[in-house]
Amino acid sequence: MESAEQVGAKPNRRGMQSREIVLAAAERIMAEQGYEGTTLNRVVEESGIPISSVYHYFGSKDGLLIAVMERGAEHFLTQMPDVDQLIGTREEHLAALTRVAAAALNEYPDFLRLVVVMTAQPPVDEANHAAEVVRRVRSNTRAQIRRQVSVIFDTPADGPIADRLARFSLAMFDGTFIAQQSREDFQLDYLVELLPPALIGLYEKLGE
Amino acid sequence: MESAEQVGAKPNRRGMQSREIVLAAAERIMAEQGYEGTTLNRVVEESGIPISSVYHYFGSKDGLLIAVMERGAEHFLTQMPDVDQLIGTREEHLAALTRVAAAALNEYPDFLRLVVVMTAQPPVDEANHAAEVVRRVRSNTRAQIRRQVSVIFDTPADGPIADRLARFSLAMFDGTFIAQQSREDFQLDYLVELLPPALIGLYEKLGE
DNA sequence: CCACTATTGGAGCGTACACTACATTCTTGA
DNA sequence: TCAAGAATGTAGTGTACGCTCCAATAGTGG
Repeated sequence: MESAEQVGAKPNRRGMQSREIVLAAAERIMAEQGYEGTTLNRVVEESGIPISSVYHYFGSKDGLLIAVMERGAEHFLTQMPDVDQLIGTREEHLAALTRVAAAALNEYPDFLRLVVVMTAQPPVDEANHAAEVVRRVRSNTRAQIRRQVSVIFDTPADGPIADRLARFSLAMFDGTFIAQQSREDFQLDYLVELLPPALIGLYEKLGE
Repeated sequence: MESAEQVGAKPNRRGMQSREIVLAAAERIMAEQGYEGTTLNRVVEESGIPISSVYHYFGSKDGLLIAVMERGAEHFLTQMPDVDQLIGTREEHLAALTRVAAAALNEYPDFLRLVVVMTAQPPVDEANHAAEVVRRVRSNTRAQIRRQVSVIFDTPADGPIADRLARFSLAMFDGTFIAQQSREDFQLDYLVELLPPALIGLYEKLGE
């Protein structure tokens, strides 16, 4: 597919707008239907941008997915909270952190749902760059959670306790998205309410 | 599509075998690739059963999905543990329960992964019976978890505490499947290790 | 304003998909 | 053993998909 972004291409104003519109539509549809379930026809319908432009910008459906992932990853990763000392009690700090994370999730729900959906069901095509981006996002997120955990619980970031608490937290985030997607009215509120006490309880038991 | 199972059809021995082979293959493929990502061609390849037989039995791709879901639901739901009194300490009981559940998951991993995948990404086609089966399985599972929680923590099964603990547990199961699918080596072992203490910690905080 | 090119419109291509029709073979109950 | 009908083999069909080509148009820098 020898990707879109050819060197000499300087998008003009209309182009930039169209690109964004397509990316937003694709992100939403892919988060709902997954990669295989997303058709370019639907992207064209919902974005109102012609198919020739989609190929002009992204070169292929795979290229579109990659662009969606990269844009989302950039937006999301650069705004994840990263505090380096304990603020208030553990519970307070955890609650604040979870609230901040939940707010971030509310800001980019489509991208994060897409990450979960893509993780649950990677595209059939083997050699794809998008799966790599997914892995990167998840791996970065887990590392960041480990760091936060290490600050809050005063335990080495690369130790087994931080590792377990981070994996546990990430699994809870994933599970919450699944529950949201299935309209079981398990909202992010539950996450904010339940994750901090669970982590503290878990830490106390693990410490023994 | 006026489903497969036409009235006068009494499958013979070979037919029964073929049906099972197709169902097993379809379950596996759909759990990996999702509904949209699954092609009947692949099902035929992996099962070795001709396409005409697949249509003979199931009538359509949708019918095949429904059959997969119903078979899995029957197998799984009838063997979920259902204990009605506390055995040992809370932690012991919880650990035993989680171990039993994990064993069940190991016995039917494809079906349960399929439930998660189908929940994360329902098929595009609206009026489908399969989504209903998915909801039923999840709803039953949650109710069963609520019952177990009510026994262990001596709290009303329809109360807010049992509800929260059940939702939390289900989210953890979902998250664990996602992590497994993504080969992040978050295995079921982690679930067995982490879920019981987390629930106990959570209960203690919620009780306040 | 002009020249250049990014962007769009439109028409189409090959393919893989779900699905069908139907003749042939296999299985089974009597 | 021999029909009846379940199961399979084969050869398709229509369609929606991802994708291409290229001429027409709109936007921008000089």
